[in-house]
Amino acid sequence: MRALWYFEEVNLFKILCPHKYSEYKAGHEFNSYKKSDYIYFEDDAATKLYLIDEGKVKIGYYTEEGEEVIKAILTKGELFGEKAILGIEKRNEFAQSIDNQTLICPVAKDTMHDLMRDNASVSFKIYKFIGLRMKKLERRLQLLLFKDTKTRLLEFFKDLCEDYGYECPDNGDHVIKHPYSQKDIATLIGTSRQTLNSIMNELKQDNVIEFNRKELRLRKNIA
Amino acid sequence: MRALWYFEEVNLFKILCPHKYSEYKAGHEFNSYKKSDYIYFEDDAATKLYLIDEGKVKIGYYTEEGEEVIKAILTKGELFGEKAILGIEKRNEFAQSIDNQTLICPVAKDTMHDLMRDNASVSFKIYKFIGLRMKKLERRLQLLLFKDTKTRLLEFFKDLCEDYGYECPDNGDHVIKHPYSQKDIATLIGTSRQTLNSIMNELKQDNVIEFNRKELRLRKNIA
DNA sequence: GCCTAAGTGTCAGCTAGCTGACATTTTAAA
DNA sequence: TTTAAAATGTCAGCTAGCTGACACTTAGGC
Repeated sequence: MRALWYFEEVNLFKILCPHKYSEYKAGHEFNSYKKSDYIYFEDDAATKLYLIDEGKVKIGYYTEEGEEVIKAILTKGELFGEKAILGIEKRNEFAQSIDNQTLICPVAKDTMHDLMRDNASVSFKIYKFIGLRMKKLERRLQLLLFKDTKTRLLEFFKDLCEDYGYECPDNGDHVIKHPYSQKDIATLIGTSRQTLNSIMNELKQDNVIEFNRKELRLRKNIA
Repeated sequence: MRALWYFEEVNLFKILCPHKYSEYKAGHEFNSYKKSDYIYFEDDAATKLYLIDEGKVKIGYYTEEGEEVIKAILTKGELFGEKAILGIEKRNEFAQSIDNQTLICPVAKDTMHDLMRDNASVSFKIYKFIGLRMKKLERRLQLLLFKDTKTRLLEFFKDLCEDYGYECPDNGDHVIKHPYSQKDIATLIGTSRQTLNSIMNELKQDNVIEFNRKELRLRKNIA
């Protein structure tokens, strides 16, 4: 998916950050967050969207039982809070910095609407971004409806690979340095931590993947 | 959800159909479909979105095994194929008329983009519509991830109620005349037909719902 | 009006994946 | 450096929900 953007020589951040547009530049600032700082909370008013210039941001929410559920971890160049431009007034998730040096460029939804109206290229990019989000959501839903845990996990790894992966020059493995714990992955693909762990070790056994706490490798033939 | 539109005295169809806009009116026509006619197929180019003026439309796709999977059944006033405006070029589902007198107003995605640029109210409505779609998708995903089949079914019924329900004047039950078979519902909520059937009969037993092939009733206290 | 296909109801196995319980390893805060 | 908390690994039950099989009912095309 991301490959598409590169193909079109587009980077969301470059295109969208209002610093690029002189008329919006004045008074526009980057925000800086330390580890564990919240960018917004559940139920906050959704007035802005955000671009990550540096660092990592965790998106998630809490269940009725107070348990944290992770929705995604985003990094440099990625955009979040975009539902603000879709007329959704309240956050139903929180956004939290998980790096000590997170730099974020906020864009008011009205500014964004103006940008989109005035600039067909911007609006096209945003449409496309939202279309992609939707497509991914639908795909996840279908996996959950029809595929077993192992398949879902493999699909998740392929997605991770597109976002974080690079090819190991030595042997063609795909190396993925990602920020997700096994618990995170388990909730993302809809299984228990224990089941996830045993499947991962089974896949390691079968030489399909290799992993430790820092990185994940998909063996050459796969993905 | 739908209540929101009414509250704002907005009807998607009224707002969006290009017949309302003189400059787009010329040459614009309604299409008529008989039962089982396809409006579009999987893999067709996605160049238009559609508004239903009359009749019912089934949205779905086929699995690798050739089995039909239903995504939704839409009726008068509802919009589909909207992913065309989000820069998605190919349909990944089909749309098929299931009434003998289905009338549909097609809108080219470029026309829609023009409309949206020229008219803030239209673009706002479309944004909101897409935001709602996304919210619903996310909610479905969460139900699937964390709730058991019975809960998912009850939630599905509540949604149905918002779309098709009206209050029975006699006893306050919510009466829902919907077009879904048990098989459809089962795949929509991610369970087997058999399990669904037994849960429905259990709920009937417990006097939570009442149903036959034509309609569904949610007893007063519920939903 | 008949007949076939689709929809509905029910049951007896079976199994993927959950739960709880515990050990070990790693991380990061004090 | 110490130590508590988080992350990972493993296992033995257990159960929600799946599968296949079959009977019955209804709808709609001919």
